[in-house]
Parts: sequence; structure tokens; C-alpha cells
Amino acid sequence: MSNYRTFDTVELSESFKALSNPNRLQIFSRLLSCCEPGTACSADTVSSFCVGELGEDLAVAPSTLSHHIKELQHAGLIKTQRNGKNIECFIDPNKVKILKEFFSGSILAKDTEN
Amino acid sequence: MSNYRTFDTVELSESFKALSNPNRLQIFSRLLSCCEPGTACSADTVSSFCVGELGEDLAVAPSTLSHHIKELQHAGLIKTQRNGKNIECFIDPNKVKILKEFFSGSILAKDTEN
DNA sequence: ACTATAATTCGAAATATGTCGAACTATAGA
DNA sequence: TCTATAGTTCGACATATTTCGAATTATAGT
Repeated sequence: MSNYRTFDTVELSESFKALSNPNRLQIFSRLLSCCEPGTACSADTVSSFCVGELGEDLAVAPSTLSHHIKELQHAGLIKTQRNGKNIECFIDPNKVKILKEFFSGSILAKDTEN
Repeated sequence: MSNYRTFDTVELSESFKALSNPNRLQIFSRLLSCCEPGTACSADTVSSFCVGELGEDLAVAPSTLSHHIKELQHAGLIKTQRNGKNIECFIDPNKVKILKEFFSGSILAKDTEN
């Protein structure tokens, strides 16, 4: 038990909630695709897309797109940074690592209630 | 591009939706914990808990628990099987594998719209 | 200063989700 | 057959989510 890493159930469920909308998943997946095939993103291989580019193939209003980007950000899945008129978006590789580890069974739920 | 595996965005987002509720995540995580540390579940290592056991540390009504189990099932994350008075629940290792691969960047979104 | 482009904020509306209790079904055992 | 245990179905209700359009802010270029 003691050599497992633990995670906060609520925090992790919020990550999954952010990916539970098809439009947001598509955004995230596009950002994730910057990585080498078969490997997780590492801090020095991540690239970025600006908000407008991420909305290109999505058929949602700009206000909706903006809302989704913010949700992904609040969940800690992506980071943003202004670059002139654009806001650049990129994956947080550490968060991705945690999510991958969850499905590998190498971390366990930390019970936050009672 | 062609040596990537692809996934259906809507189907994958439904898996994440199933895990987006803290109670459901806890249920899933308990079932996932049957695996060897550091490895994914394989078909011959999965064990099971019955519905009642999964609700033990959850503080929800039986009807709510039943609802959550069904959601996990519909998303393809778990399977169930009656055993006397009990319904045994267990992880689908193949689904878990797909989710892990998604975060590894080794599969890409298959665009289902347009 | 004015204009165009990029993105956000706000308020509203439709729809989906989480939860419960009451009533019900299925099974095992006396 | 009667009873207890395990789980499900149904209907209701409160809350959350998704989405939009209109108005607004930020920046770069003229």
C-alpha cells in the first residue's frame, strides 16, 4: 500500500470532466498530438496552437471556444500564454503523466471524505 | 500519420464522462486496484467486487449506486455478471489499455464530423 | 486616433446530470 | 411458501453544463 502514489479523487475527476465534452477532447487531443509517436509529451517537445487554430475544425462560436479553453485550463490540463494578438495554448506534460499513471494502476485513490 | 491508431472522439469522451463524477471514479478506481502495481490489468489478473461492496465507502443511496454502475457499464469501462444474489463487477482491461494509450499520444482523434 | 483581428465576458435558454425515496424484481435459505 | 438480502426501475427535483449572440477588451498596424 505504501509504495503506491496517491491522487485526490475530486481533482482527478475534474480532469476527466474537462475531457468529457467531445469538443474539448478534440482541442486537447490536437495539443497532445504535438508529441512523438508512442511517447508522452516531455517539457521540451510540447508545441502550441493559438485559440483560433484550435477552433478551426470545431463548429462552435468563439465564445464557446473560449469557454472550453478556460475549462481545460482550470482542470490543469493546458497552459496559456499571450503572444501578440494570439493566446498560445499548450499541454501540461506533468498532468498528462499523472493521467497515464492512473490507468497504469500505479497510483491509488486517496479517500478525501470521512 | 498512417501508423497511428485512431479513436472515435465521441466514444472516448463518453469514457471520460463516466469518470468525471467523483463517486463513479472511486468505484472505477477500486476495481482498477486489483491489478499488479505498475502494470495495466490483464484479462487473467482482474478480480471483482459486487455492487454492494463498491458502495460501502460511498454515502449514496442504493438507487444512485446502481445508476452509477450502469453508467460505467454503458461507457464500456466495466462488465458485470450475476453470481447468486450478487452482481459482480470487473474492469474491462482492453478499455483501460485504450485510455492509457490515449495519454501516451500513441493514438489520434478520428474526426467524425464533416 | 482609427480599424481590424483575436479573444473574453456576460446573460439567457435548452438540455443533461446527480441524487433521492418508493415501489419493484431476483435469488437463497428456512 | 414466506422472508430477508441484493439490486433495479421509475418519477421527481435541484443543480450543472453547453451553447449562443451581443457587447467588451487587448493588441498590432495604418
